[in-house]
Amino acid sequence: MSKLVLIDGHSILNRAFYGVPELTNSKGLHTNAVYGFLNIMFRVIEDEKADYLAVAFDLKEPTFRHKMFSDYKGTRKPMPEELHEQVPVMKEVLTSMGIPILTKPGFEADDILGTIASRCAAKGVDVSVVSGDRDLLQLADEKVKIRMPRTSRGGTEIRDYYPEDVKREYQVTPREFIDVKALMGDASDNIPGVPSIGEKTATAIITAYGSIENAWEHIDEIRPPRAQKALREHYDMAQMSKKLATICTDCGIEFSLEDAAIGNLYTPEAYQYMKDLEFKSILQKFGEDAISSSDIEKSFRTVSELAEFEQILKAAETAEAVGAQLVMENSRPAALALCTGEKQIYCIPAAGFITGEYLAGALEELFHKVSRISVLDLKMQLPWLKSRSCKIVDGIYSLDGSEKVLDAGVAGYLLNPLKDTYAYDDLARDYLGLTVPSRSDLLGKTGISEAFETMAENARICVCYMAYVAWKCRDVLIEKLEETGMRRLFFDIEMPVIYSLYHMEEAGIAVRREELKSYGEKLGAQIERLEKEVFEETGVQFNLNSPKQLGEVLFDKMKLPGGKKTKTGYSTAADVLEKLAADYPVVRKILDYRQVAKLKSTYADGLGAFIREDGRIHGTFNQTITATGRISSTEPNLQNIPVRMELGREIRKLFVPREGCVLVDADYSQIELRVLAHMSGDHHLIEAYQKAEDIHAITASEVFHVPLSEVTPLLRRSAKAVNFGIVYGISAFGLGEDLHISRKEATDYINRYFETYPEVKIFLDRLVEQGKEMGYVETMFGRRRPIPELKSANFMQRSFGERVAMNSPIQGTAADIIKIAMIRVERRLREENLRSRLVLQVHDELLIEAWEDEVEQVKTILLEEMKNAVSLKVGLEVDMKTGASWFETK
DNA sequence: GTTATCACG
DNA sequence: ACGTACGTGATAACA
Repeated sequence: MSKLVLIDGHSILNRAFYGVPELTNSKGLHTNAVYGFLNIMFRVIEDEKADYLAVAFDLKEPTFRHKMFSDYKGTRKPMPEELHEQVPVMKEVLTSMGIPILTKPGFEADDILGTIASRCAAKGVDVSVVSGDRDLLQLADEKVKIRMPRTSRGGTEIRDYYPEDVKREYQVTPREFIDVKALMGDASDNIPGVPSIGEKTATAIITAYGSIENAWEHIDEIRPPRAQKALREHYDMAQMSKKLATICTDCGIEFSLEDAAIGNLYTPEAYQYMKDLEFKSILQKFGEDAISSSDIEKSFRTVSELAEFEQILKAAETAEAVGAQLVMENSRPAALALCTGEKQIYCIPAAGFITGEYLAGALEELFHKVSRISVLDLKMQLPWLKSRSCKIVDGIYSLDGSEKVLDAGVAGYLLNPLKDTYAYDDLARDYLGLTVPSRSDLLGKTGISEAFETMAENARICVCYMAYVAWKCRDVLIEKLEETGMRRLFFDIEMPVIYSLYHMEEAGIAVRREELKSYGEKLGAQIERLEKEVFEETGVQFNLNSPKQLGEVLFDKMKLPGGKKTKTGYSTAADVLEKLAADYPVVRKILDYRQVAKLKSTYADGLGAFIREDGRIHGTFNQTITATGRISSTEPNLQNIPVRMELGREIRKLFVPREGCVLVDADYSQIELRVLAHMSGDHHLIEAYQKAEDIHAITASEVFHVPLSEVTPLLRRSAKAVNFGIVYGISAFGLGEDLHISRKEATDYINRYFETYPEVKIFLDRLVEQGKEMGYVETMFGRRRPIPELKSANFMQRSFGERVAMNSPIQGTAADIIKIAMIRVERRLREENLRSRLVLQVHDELLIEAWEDEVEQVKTILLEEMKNAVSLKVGLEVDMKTGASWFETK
């Protein structure tokens, strides 16, 4: 016998909301109701061994039953915001699991449940209706069980109601239950009922007479007299109430049982939701469901015979596509994993005749011979491939639109740049619907190289998965890139840029170790001096690095004005202290201390630890971190080396070229504003930028209606802030804060800007609109940024989404442009047989270590490739400088 | 592990 | 009435 479970969506969500303690994910989204709902749902499915499942929701409009009466007015309390924001999330989660959501305009969820329950019961299906609403009890029937979850301490208990259970508890049958309710009324449901008849009397009357109509027939017999009188006077009200209380069982909703068949609930999409919502316990269910991983592992083979390896290589050469993964141990290749088919997955450890170098060479040859090869984290593997020849690292396969090499992680990043990892297990879940053990499941915290010694078996399984997943994902990734219009972006920009990033990491940048050390010592002395002075002036010794202690000293002990700000205590951020610095000299010293302490810890000491034997810092450039398409830099971060303040800027004197070289620095001038001018197509702005030397000054001149020559520094500063505001996704509050002016004045500035450049406004509005409609925005080159926040019911999150919608296409397009420039600059350097190398990228800036005899050629290349990376409606301007240190190039 | 702060574009 | 500028990463404190 088949079994259908119907859930009353809002009712259960509501139950869960009040039953589960407050719960939010790390993004601040409330999640308790969704969590509770899912737990109840999973439990019911399991209990019932359900074959079919559907969830009914109310729509917002007044429903048919209520509209019959013109004086309809909602008396239900409005849903709290914390619950409201979970409703769309809940629906998305259900959709991701393939569970149908039933709604019908003009009807309540009750009516849908009633209709489907009676329809299916008539066809012989066993139905369970899950709701927290007692009104549903009228639907109970031999084939229809009503299940009401109750949260009691220690968990959720579910009470079941068949007709006899209703009778036992309420002394009436399910049908009679309607009449009881009609008589007693229900304020929350706007059922008026009969005045002065409550639950007791109503039940007594219906138990005796079975229905309101029959009670009317025997009106003279009704006791107590008070009830008789009430019913006489309000019989029409009772009849109307009955109509209101009766759940419709033929609302005409379209429903096919087959659509509600429970398939695989544990889909990749659902998995992602559970991860985003941070439901650890529910995620476990997904794991348990995936026993399939052991089947895959059966196909993993470890190869130790040279002859067999060579056979595999031979076969790989003619394979349609190859998945490959090379792993290292002590800077030598330790193992190679190859996948050439569903059952052809091999791990070849370096041992005996098969040396690490041999493995790397074999893989390199494969790169040359095969037509398609997919890997995970290509940049990581390039050092080993480079040992024999430079062809691969030069990126020959990724130029001219070749689609030979694919990095699955980078492809995954383009398809959803918001994730935090693109490891093989994530890709398997997202694109293959497979749940496979993650690296940490297999190896714990052990590094992969170490793992090859201590837990060889699992290490081999791990690398086999990498090769397998890279191979298996390839087609679906390309298909999705094609669908989303990002295929060219991927193969023409993202893949080639991997090589550029690798080259920069490999090149590194020379930093003067000794001078950096002395600089640090100099700062150390200053820190001691400032610390001593601050302690003297405050009269207390405390940890100056602790914002908590500092806040207490300043605001509690010394009673400085400027109270609380953060939830943990006082804010001691620079902008707060800056306001006090003029009146309290000690605050100035604290600010100085902060600056110096930062420079010492993060830069002097921090950077020093990264200088290698070769006197250079080889940082890491990450390609799959940012939401907008920018590159990020870690270990150390070479993209935030001080420049704005004089003292910090000194550090750049220690970033130097190698002997015989100079540094050539080229940066785009106001690239984001130029991108804005181009993308918005604003005629006036384009015209302004075409002639402009100083973009902020010309903005000031046009927005504030003064001749260019009369633009004061203050005016220019305001215009500059407005320009930033536009790029960040304008808000009057933010602009006001930045310029220390009122919100009203800020609004005025913004309005003036939009009056001057009306097409910019149209453009930004269109971006927000597109974001809301499509769920994402995109750059000139089609790079997408999903913006889930735009759907949020929470004002703050939604506003954030709107700013993101305005900013991402601009920041992202600028990121695309510099990536193109990097690739082309690199290619030119190699094509023209130069030894000069790109060493840093800082978002709109490229730094080249150029041999003295190549400087002019390098400058030409930088200028040409950066300016011509893309043709915009306004020219791209590049500022370039040469120097014996990074300091001198500014 | 999270929070506050501050360095950069 | 809400409570913000966009994108990052490193450090020290504190829980």
